[in-house]
Amino acid sequence: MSSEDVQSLAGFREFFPAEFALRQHIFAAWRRVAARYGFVEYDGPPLEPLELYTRKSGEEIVGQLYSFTDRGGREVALRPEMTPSFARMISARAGGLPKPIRWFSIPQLFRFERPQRGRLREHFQLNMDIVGESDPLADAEIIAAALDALRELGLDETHIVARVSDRRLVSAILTAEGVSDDRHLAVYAVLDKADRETPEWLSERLEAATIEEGTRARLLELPTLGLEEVRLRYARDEAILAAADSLDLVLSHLGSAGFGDYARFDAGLVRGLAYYTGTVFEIWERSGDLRAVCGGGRYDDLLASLGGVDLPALGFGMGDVVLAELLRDLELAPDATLEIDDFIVCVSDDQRGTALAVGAALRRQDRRVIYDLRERGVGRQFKTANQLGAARAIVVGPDDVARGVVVTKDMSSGDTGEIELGELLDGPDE
RNA sequence: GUGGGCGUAGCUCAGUCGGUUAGAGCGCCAGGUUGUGGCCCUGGAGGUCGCGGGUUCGAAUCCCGUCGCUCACCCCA
Repeated sequence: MSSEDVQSLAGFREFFPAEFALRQHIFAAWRRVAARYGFVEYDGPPLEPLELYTRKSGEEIVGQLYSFTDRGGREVALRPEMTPSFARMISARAGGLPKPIRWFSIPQLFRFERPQRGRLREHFQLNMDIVGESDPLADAEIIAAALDALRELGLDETHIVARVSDRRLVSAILTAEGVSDDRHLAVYAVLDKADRETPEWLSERLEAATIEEGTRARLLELPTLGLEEVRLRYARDEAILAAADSLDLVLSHLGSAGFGDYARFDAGLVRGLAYYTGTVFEIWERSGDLRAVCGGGRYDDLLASLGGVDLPALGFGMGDVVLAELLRDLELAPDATLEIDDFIVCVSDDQRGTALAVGAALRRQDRRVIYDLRERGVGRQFKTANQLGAARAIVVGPDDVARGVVVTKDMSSGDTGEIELGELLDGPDE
């Protein structure tokens, strides 16, 4: 059986050079931005004990675990998210690290689920987290970093928007509306669909959650309200005002940092993960054709609940699959071809030694150099140089070498010149 | 997990009332000769028509299954 008979697994990608170029383009942008915000990179094991996830992760994630029994009989799982590993690593070192801690990672994550557009069984996800700071300034910082990571790739406020909310605010509003705690999750689920479903459908769902008719109408208005309207409507509720103040600070800081047009309050935003305790946000493409590009929030209780240090924390995850599709759709994906600087034309094998020395010298100058790997006609070599898009051809022929030079030719203008061999081979710069 | 659409050369696709060695464009390779490319000309390689089974004298074309892709649902990273 040849290797071609065995297909790659469903939901797993093969990165041919064009795809790999886009992936590296994205990773490089992420790393540049992370560095600018003072984040240091870490990584954990791709394979973890199954119980790391079954113990504390949500039901949904457990149901999609890519798990199996290893040859030693141990139940293991490919990591579906980074947070548990991150929590363990942070807990091991947090005591000795200055706070706040700023760490980022680009793990490959896995889950066993039906692949579809923007969602595979494997993806890379930028994770950025801040640990040890509860001030709203940290919330603004992490959201700014997320937006910057996208802006670095050419996306601006016309392409993307961050929807920002706060679990405490929405929770306080529900309580003020007389919705008991045990029904909050059901209401969140409905609000989350506010922009995708009809009012009738939403109302029916609220009715099913035993919400009274008058309250239903008021709840369904929430996603359309601005922060000021919320403040006015619930002006006498201390808990709501306090949460609104906090959120206001986050948005205000974002504005000062230059992201005012990128972020807006949206009470309809309710992130799926249950461990968020405060600020939550998602970044969406404006058209809404694709899903969220990024999601995150504050999870002040998670580290302690995982048995680690008791420190406030917040962060986000940004996947590469949807992002890559978005960049391609907007024609922001880079040209995958490697730009060749010099193509060395070796007139005959008699000059081969000189040609190789010239190539080595140019490569020491960090130029991208290619030449034919067998003897071929000069015309053929120029054709190849042109085909490869080389910026310059360097002809190494008997007449030139006898004069102690090589001939250069700019491939786009056709202009020719000469370089002294002696200068090139033992130039002053090396 | 549920339902719909699709699956022919590296790429984009033609090719069905089932009928001789399955085509085009682009790309790739080699020539158009021995010191100069982009155009052009000529030639060539490359497909068990996703895979398996069935119907038929005969299937890329019809039927079933399967795998993959894709869209929607579900749900989320």
